[in-house]
Amino acid sequence: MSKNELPVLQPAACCAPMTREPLSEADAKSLAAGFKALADPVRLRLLSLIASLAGGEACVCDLTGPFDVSQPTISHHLRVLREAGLIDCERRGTWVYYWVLPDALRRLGALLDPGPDAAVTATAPTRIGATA
Amino acid sequence: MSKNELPVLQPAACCAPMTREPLSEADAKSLAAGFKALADPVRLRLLSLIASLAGGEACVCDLTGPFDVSQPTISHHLRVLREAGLIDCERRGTWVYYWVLPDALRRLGALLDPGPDAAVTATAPTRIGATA
DNA sequence: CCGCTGCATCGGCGACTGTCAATATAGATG
DNA sequence: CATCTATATTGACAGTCGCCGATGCAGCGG
Repeated sequence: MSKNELPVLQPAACCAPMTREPLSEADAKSLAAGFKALADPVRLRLLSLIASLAGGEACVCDLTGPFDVSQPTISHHLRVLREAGLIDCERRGTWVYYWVLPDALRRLGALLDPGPDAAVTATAPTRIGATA
Repeated sequence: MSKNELPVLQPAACCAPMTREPLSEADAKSLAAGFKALADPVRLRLLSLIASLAGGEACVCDLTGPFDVSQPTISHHLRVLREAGLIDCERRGTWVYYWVLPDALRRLGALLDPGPDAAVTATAPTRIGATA
């Protein structure tokens, strides 16, 4: 969070599973930013906690409890998730509520789909035994 | 690659979309390691390049060309992907071939599935207009 | 108007990451 | 064995990340 301030809300990068055709350099950069936001245990738990709460939203005060980190750190992680376009928030009086943006999750998840060709490249292409 | 040497090949962490119930601390840690391996443009392109080649595998010599980084850097990224359980490799004579492990990709992708409840928590829970 | 509470921002610190040049290793070939 | 090619490892450096304490700011209640 020192130089990479730009909102990572790029268009969409792409949609087809990346196992179909090589990613462009630009798409890879945009998508990597999305995965980077997911690449932290606290953020992952925050995301799942917000999504699984009734109503699909959570007050920050509900999110600081379950974690061993300080409130500024939670606020920081929420900011990262928000700048990655994975969540959004709104102030309601004293409290601020966060919710997940499912489309962003879906977009990243769809990219990881290896397709129905599970048997072809299952473990090893044409190899005989196991490897390293 | 200085202290985090342990192979991130944890069991499986979990399977259900993380939007259903809060992730445990251990699951979040394991899964974050997986996403961390995806959180780099070069690794993302490597992965998609390997997967999209005929036969689903690629020689390292096929992978160093399309990138602006040095050969040791490619080798480093391949190692990260391999230690994250996303790819595997085998030496065949002079060359080393890599291929994607689709189950690992599927596991991470399935986690991001926000479920069929696309309408319920589509954009905002019960809000009126847009926000920040 | 004043203090209180909920949340965000700032500044700094230690740890980790991506990168390269240099070097090491493995297999092929002469 | 000498040597060449393909790939991995090492060591170093700059940049980034996650974390905290301190501080700022916005609503609410007296």
